Parts: sequence; C-alpha cells; structure tokens
Amino acid sequence: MTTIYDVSRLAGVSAKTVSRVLNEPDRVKTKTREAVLEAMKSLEYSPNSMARQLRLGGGSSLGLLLEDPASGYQSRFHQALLTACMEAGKHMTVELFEGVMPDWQARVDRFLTEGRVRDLVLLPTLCDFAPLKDYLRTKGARAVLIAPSVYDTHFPAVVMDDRAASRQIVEHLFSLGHKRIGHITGHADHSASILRRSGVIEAYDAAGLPRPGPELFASGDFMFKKGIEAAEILLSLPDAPTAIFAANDETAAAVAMVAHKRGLSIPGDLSVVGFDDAPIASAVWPALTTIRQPYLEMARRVVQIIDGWEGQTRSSGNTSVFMTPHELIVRDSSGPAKV
Amino acid sequence: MTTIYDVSRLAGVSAKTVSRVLNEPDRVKTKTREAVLEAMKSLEYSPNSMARQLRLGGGSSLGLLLEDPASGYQSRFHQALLTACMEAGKHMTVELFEGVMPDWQARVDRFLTEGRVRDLVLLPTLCDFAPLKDYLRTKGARAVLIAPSVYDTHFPAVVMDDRAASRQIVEHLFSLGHKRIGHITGHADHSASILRRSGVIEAYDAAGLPRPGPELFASGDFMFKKGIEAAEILLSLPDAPTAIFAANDETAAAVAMVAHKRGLSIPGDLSVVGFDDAPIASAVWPALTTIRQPYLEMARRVVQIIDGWEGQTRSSGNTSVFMTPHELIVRDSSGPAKV
DNA sequence: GTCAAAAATGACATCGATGACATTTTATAT
DNA sequence: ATATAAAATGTCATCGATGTCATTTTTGAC
Repeated sequence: MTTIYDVSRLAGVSAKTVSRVLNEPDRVKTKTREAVLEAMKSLEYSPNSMARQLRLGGGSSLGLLLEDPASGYQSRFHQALLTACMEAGKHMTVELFEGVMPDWQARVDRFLTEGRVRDLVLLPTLCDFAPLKDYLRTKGARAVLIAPSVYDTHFPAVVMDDRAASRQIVEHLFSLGHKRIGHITGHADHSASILRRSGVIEAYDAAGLPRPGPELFASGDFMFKKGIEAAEILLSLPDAPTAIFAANDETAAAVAMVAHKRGLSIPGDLSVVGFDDAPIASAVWPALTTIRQPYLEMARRVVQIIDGWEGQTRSSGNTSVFMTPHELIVRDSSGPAKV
Repeated sequence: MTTIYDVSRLAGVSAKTVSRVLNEPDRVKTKTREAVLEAMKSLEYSPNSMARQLRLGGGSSLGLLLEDPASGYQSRFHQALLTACMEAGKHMTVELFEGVMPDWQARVDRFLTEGRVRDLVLLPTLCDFAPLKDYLRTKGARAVLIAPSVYDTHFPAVVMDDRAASRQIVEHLFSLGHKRIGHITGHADHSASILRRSGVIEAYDAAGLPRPGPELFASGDFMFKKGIEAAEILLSLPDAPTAIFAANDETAAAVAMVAHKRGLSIPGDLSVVGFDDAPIASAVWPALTTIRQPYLEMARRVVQIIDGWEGQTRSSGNTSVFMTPHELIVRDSSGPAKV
C-alpha cells in the first residue's frame, strides 16, 4: 500500500506538502502541486482514511441493520435516515442482517469494529430481538429503537402512536356514518398490527358502541396478496362492511382491486382506508385516505438523539420514548356510508 | 472521549495491558484483568476503532453515493451491493448525493474523511458526472463505475451488454414472426437508453431487414406514466406494431395496461417485452418476457475489484471494463405474431 | 531457599495522516 | 537594491491503538 511518504519521496517534497495538495491545494504552488499529483497518479496513491480520521478525530457514523431491504417499510426508513443524516452532516453504514444467521454475534462484532460504528439504529422487527439487544449492551454499543413492541430500559425509542392513529381513522369513518367497519390486520410479528387493531376497538369503546364481532377482523400480513384474500372474506360476509380499514396502504390497494372486480364503487359502495401514506396510496384510483407516518421526522429524531451522545461521558440509562405526531390524510377513498 | 490511557491510569497498569485485556484476555492475570474491566466500565471506555484499524491495517468500507434511493434501479443495486458486501465480509457506507447540491465537493470530502471511505461505487447517472470523477481523482479516491455511458481511463467499470441484450430481444421477437416492432426508449440521460435503442437497429441490420421507421420509436423515461403515453401513441398508429419492446419492465407494465384497456390480448394480439426482470415483471399478468439484469453478479464484481485494491502496491492503471452476462427470460407476454 | 523457565507486564516504536510552528522562498514596495 | 511582508514549504509531535522486545514477577522443582 502506498503512503503519503512514498508520494512525497517521488515528488521530492515533504509529506506535509502532499497533504496540502490533498486538503488545501491553493496553498501549494502550481508547479509543485502538479508534480505531486503526477506522483500520486503514478503510484496510484489513495490516502488512508483511517489515519486521517484518527488525526482529525471525528465522530463515528451510525449503523443501520437491515433485515430485508426489499421491504417497503424498512426501505422508507432507510431512505428517511439517509436524508436525516445528510441534513445533519452525519454518515450511515448499512449492513444486511438476517436475524437467523447462526454467526450473528460475530457479524455484529465485525460491523462494530470494521464498520467503525458505535451507534446503531434498529427497526422492526430487529428492535424486538432481545438477544441482539443484550449482546449490544455487553459490547457497550448504543442503539435507538424505531417503533419497538416493548420499550427498553437501556435504549431510547422513537415511535408514533399507532393506536391513536388507528382510532382516528375509525372515528373518521364513524363521522361519515359507517357502522360496520372491517379491519384487515397486519403481520402478527409487528407490534404495529396489534396496536392498530386495538385502536379500532378503542374507537368503538370511546363512542359507546358495542365492539365489532370477530368476523370483521380479517388477518393480513401487510402484503398485497394476502390483502386480496382478506378482502374477499370481508366482502363475502352476509352483512358486508361498508368500510374497510386496512393495516397498511398495500393491503388497502388490494382491497380496492377486489372491490373494483366485484363492481363496487369506491367510496360510493365501499370506503377504503389505508395506513402509511406509501407511494401506492396516491398511485391507485381513487387515491387512498390514509395516515401519514412521520418517517422523516422520526429519522431526524433518531439522528438528534445520536448526536446528543457524541462526546457524552455517561449515558443515563433512563427509558426515553419519543412520540412523533402523525397526520390523517383524507383523500377520495372514504366517503359517506351508503344509506 | 476516554482513551486506553485513561483506563490504564485508573487501573494502575500500562496501556499495553489494557490492550491485552481487550484482545488476548488469557495472557493477563485474572486479578489484573478484573481491575481493568472495572476501570473500563466506570469510564465507559470504548476503543477507538480508527486507531485500531490504522494499526492493524484493516480495510476501509466502501462508499455508495445514491442520487435517488427511491429509484428502482438504484435501490436494486444498493441491495445487491449490500448482499455482496455481506458475502465478502465488507461494509458499506451510503450517502445521499444529489448532484445539483452547490456544495457537493465539500460533501464528498466529508464523506471520504468522516465516512472513512476510500473506495466509491458510482451508479448511473452519477458515474457520468465528469466533475465528480475529476474531483475524486484529485483526492486520490478510487471508484468503480457501474454501467457508465463512457468508460474512464482511471476508474474501472462493471457493465452489462445492453446493446446485445436488446438485440437478443428483438431477435426473439423476429423468431416469433413479428415484423413491426415498436420500441419505447428509456430516459434520455441514461446511456442504457441509447444502447438498447441501437441494439434494436442492430438486430434489423443483422437480419438484413430494412430499419424501422421513426414512428416505431416512442420516447419514454423508464417510468410507468410516460409508458402509458408512449403505448397509446404506438398502438394508435395506422399500422400498429404486433410487438412492443419497452426499455424497462415498468414501462412494459404500462404497455400491458394500455393493451388491456384497448381490449388487446397479450400475447395473442400484442407481444410485450420488458427489460430488467424487476419484481413488477412477474407481478403483472401475463408475466413479462424480459432480460434479467445481473445485479448481484455485477455487485460481486465491484466488491472483488475493490478487494483487489486492498494492499495493492501498484496496479496497471489501464481502463478495465468488466462485462457481466445477462439472460433472456421468456415468459408469457411474448408469443407468435398474429397472422 | 535457590534458580531456571514460564508468565505477566511494560517501554517504546509504529501505523499514516495532519496541526502547530519554524524556516525558506518569492513578491512587493521603497 | 534592499527591506519587509506574504507565500511556500519543511520539521516534528501527535491522534489511539498494538507489535516487538525488554524487563519484572511468578511458578515449581530441587
């Protein structure tokens, strides 16, 4: 590996001058600079970033463990975190981490050491993988959890209020006169599924209405395909619901498709509401009423928290939970109940 | 920030002993080790990974500059690179980089230094942004270009043969008896668009057929929406084509939609072919005949090249272009031409 | 209790870059 | 031509860890 000294020797200047060519080219005479660049080129020199960073003493980057980069949810957070990092002038190292890997501890270790990461961000469902959290604790690594099922004493969490958002949707449907509302749940492993479901019930309770029967809850998994099945089941009920609230937009899009296939107009015959404000929500027709998840705001929070850790001598050990406000977006897929 | 010296002082031992506790605990007496661990804990010591890597001579992580993480093309490469890194035990730091940012040079600088990155991966269209390449050269940063329009003397490139693949598609359609084939081009900024277009013409030339008239080339931009417009134009021609080759799968999906709307059956009345083998290709009905882009293979190549740079004393400095084989995937959207 | 071998520990140089400060060269004014 | 300021360059120390090798302590056999 060629170093700055090799270059300086070949160019007949001091190492410091080479360093200057790299970092403050204007302070070097043109002729010298050209000679140095020439030497750099012929030796294929490339500065050792570790040495630079050691000398300059910057902060470490944050690390993101990704279970499934193809998942819409994870990729949206991934993207939001990239944006938040850019805004804050921080950097992010991303690593594929499939929880079932037998050597996951070694992988985390190498990620922390070789990846030069100290602070991690854990998304669902990794943020609920207890062995990982325990392991991180023993390694002195810090982490922020995004939307965990269970809060943690050691790691702060950034969340949105899934239950309240869900309740808000149902109340929106109530206000349009809907009485029978079907709900397609999310994947059972996601705590959000449970929260959104219980938000539905909470809305009924708060309105003093009897809770809906179990036939109005169809199980989904956040994916289009399963959404089709669930929609078929709900719409085949003898007393079919006049509105369906799907646990996410992709599932809601599936509901819309099934409705169209059955000749039901939206929102004339059936109101459909989603959750996420994913791109698909405004791509389908009619555009979906949905909840905007505050991805970017949450990502910014995460970065803020980690920023606060820089140069911190001791971490509190308190549980901190940062709730981030969401927003109900009423579009064209929800309307008055058919009389 | 606490260092190994702070720990050694508190524990009353030498720094080297602390280092031993960290790296070869068995060579330290139990009592000493415990004292050191105690000190580490009370100071919340966490070793400076930069210093370690510098001493140990470890490799740096590779850096990926992403213009638009929402783009399917970029995100597929992103994902493939993550996988390839995982396989190779390397790490990747990702940074949002919108070329139009006025302070892009400073951002690159900080990415290289703070992000501790030495080797970059550039995707289209960044890999054709000459000022960036020039700047990287002056900084001694190394880079691998993925599918650049123009090869570079300094940076190796990993590519697939877009033109040959495109020609292969047209020849496939020829073999099914198609004579009038429409082509929807990709975004004009992508060299792939031009290559795919010229592959079409090459196929005609090779078959000794007269080149298709300009009316058979509709301009697209790789996106669904523009694909609809383009399809409408092609299918409204007085002598409409019996097959349409779209520059990517998303556009092809748009063509399929338009065809259905017009009551044309696929492939009975119209054959449709895409390019990419994106998820959408097998999600639409009928499943699209397409070209599988070798994302993962290309990503592995990139990682190999960068791996080869580690500890390299000097390398050729030649332009290297690594061609990666693609594959024609014949599904249900292409069939014999209507007689 | 003595002594050699083994174990434990420490001193110092080193990895490759850059900051602080010193020195030399060049430009500018007189 | 000389004085002086400004620009260009160089010297040396330093970031925080670990390798090398020297030194001290412990162990165990006699």
